[in-house]
Formats: sequence, C-alpha cells, structure tokens
Amino acid sequence: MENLINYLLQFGQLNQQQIELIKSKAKVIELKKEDYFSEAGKISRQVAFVDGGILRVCYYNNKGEEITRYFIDENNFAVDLNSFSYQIPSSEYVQAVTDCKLLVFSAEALKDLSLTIIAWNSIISAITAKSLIEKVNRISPMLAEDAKARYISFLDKFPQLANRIPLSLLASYLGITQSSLSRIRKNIR
Amino acid sequence: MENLINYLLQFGQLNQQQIELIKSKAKVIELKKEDYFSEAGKISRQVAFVDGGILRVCYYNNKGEEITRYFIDENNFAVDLNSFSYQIPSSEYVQAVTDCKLLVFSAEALKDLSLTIIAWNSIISAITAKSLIEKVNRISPMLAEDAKARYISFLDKFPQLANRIPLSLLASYLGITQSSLSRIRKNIR
DNA sequence: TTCAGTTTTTGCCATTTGGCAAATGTTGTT
DNA sequence: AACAACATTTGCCAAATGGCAAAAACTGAA
Repeated sequence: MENLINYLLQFGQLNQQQIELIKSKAKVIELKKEDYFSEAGKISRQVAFVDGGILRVCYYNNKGEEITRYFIDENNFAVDLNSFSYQIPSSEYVQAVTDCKLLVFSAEALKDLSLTIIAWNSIISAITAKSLIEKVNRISPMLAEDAKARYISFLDKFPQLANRIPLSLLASYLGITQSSLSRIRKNIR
Repeated sequence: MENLINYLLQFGQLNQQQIELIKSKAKVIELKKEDYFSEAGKISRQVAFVDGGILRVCYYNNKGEEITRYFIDENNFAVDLNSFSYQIPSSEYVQAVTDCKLLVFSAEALKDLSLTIIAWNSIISAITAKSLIEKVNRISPMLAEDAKARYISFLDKFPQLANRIPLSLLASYLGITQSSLSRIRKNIR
C-alpha cells in the first residue's frame, strides 16, 4: 500500500496512526482484463486507487458507439464523481483495460476517515481538484488538434501507455476511427 | 450581489453576518468587451463571479492560433485554478466577450473568509468540483462528435449564448473553422 | 505446430472539413 | 446617407477522415 500512502502524503500530512487507519480501511481487489469496476445505471458507492494496471471510463453514445472518455493508470484514483458525490445513477462504465490491482474504499470507510482524520477532507478536495484539472487540461487542447497531433500528444504525455492499450480503445479516446489511427501510426514511422 | 449569495447558498449554509462579510469583501468591476480580466504569463491572484456578461478563457497554441477553451456566463466563477492554486504563471487569458460586471475577490479576501467562515472551505471545494466536473462533462463528448453535432449540442446546452458570441469565437471553442461553422449554420436552417 | 478467434492494417471510395480569397452583410460614426 | 471597420458567407479546390470489407498479423489454447 506504499504507493497509496505516498500519493496521499503529497496532499497533506498524516501521522503513523492515521496511515495505519487508512490502510485498514482499504480493500484489495483484483480485476481481470475487461472486468468492470462499476457500471452505468448503478449508483457508485466506492472509490478505487489504481495500484497496478489500467482502467478506462467509457459510455455508449446515442448511436450505440462505445466511447472511451479517459484512461486511469497506476497511482491515480478512479471515481465516478457525478454518481458518487451526488448519489445519482452513473452514466458510464469503469472497466479494466489490463489486469488490475485496486485499493478500494467504501463510502462508509471514507466517511469514517473524514471524521477521524482532520486533514482528510482537505486532502481529498486537493486530489479531486488536481485530477479534474488534469482531465480538463488534457482533453481541452485535443479539440483544436487534428487526429495526428492528438496521437502525438498522447504519445508525448503517456509514452508508457500506448503499447498497453488496444488500438480500438485508444482510437475511441482520441475521437477517431481505428483505421485512421492505424494509418496515422504507419505514417509516423 | 444577490446572485452571488444565492449561488453560494446552494453549496452550504451562511448566516446573515457571514453574508455581510462576504459582500464587504467583494469588489465590483466592470469590463468592456474585449478587456482582459487576467493575462497569460501573470500569476492569478483573484477570483471573479460573473454577475453579468460573458467571459471566455483562451490561449495561443504553438501555431499561433487563438483557441477559446470555454465560456463563462452569468452566475459562474472565473478562476484560473492552475495559476491561482499553485501560484504559477498562467498560460491563458480571461477576456470579456461582452461588457461584463464582475464581483472580484482577492486572494487575501478569500483567505480572510476561509479563516472566519467555518463552512467556507467546504463551499469552495464543492463549487470547484462542480464546475470542473461540468467542464469535463461538456468537453469530453465533443471529441466523439463531428462538427455539426458539436454545434447542435452547444445550441442545446446554451441556447441563450449562441447569439451573444461572435462566430469566430464559437468556432474556435468548437474546434472548427469559422467558415465550416458558417456552412453548418446554413445547412441547419 | 495448428487452428480459431481476435486485433490491426490496407484498399477503395464517399464525405467532411480546411485554406484562402473574394463577396456580401452589419455596425457604428460622422 | 456615406463610409470605414469588422463580421459572416460563399466558391473553389485540397487535404483529412470515415465507412466498409477483405487481407494480414497476432495470440492463446489444444
């Protein structure tokens, strides 16, 4: 659980006792490739820290196409904030792209932590803000780029991810077809 | 200032004394169309609540093209979180699209409020999370849509905005050229 | 190794979007 | 009204991307 603790410590101070409490609340879950962590239509009641592997968040648009909104890799939290914060049914799926090891916190566990650890809420809101800002900053410029530039930016920001993600998923994340992405890759070599 | 107070009350409770304190910390600023609220390269030290008018956040990409990242209309906060939270130079401009009336809080004023009003931090982090989630939810599906669908979605979500925003800015927000947008509009009528 | 199942690449052509410049329309000022 | 300044539309053509299906490459199990 060292990854998780180190991650949290970036956002606030925790003493040894608090660290032990946090560890005691985390449940380790292993997902096989293509397993779901959460599904559309259900209310999300847990939060996962990705200790190993890659998740993706996806949904189906009105044409029935499967769209990948983003990937979540090691040392990041996965949570459907829309559903978790407001307790409304989720509109998207969280699925394992590769086999994954997750550290999962239930809503009750988080509640306990926030009541016991003074800095907890401030840590969580810092993490929330940072990860949302990252998402906005990553997605926003893509609109102004063409397909090739998007792919290059992706390689640039996530050099280690491109090989671990099937082409079809990456294409849907980039907002282009799989064949176009394949041609772009050929074109770049 | 009623708009501001009503907005804040959606996110937490405030008594009359606290409301007066908040009002006393806000500075009213009027911007003329095309004036800047904040500029790239500078560290952002204030936060604005848009009481009237429309702002936009924009930057210049590596080709020198001006890109509009998003619009901020009445009853929303404008803040460059990257710059304000981490005190680093901003990479974008916040500019008035129309004449605007803003209620501005300095970093010091916000600090005072957070020390005096117990619920303040929780209100602010709820607002921050909500507005970031909205941005992600708005931008993210656009990647999977073609130009026409993006424009229609925009009309759908912001029917009142389209007429108030110059075509060139809307086009750069949608990630398409002005001529394409013009053709799309003709096509739709 | 072989085979079936899956993923990726490719060819062909249609459609969408961009680039550029000229024409047209709009707005505000004198 | 007349003009300048600015915004929008349009025509023409080139480039980018999509759609579809077949071929090729890859993967894992027997």
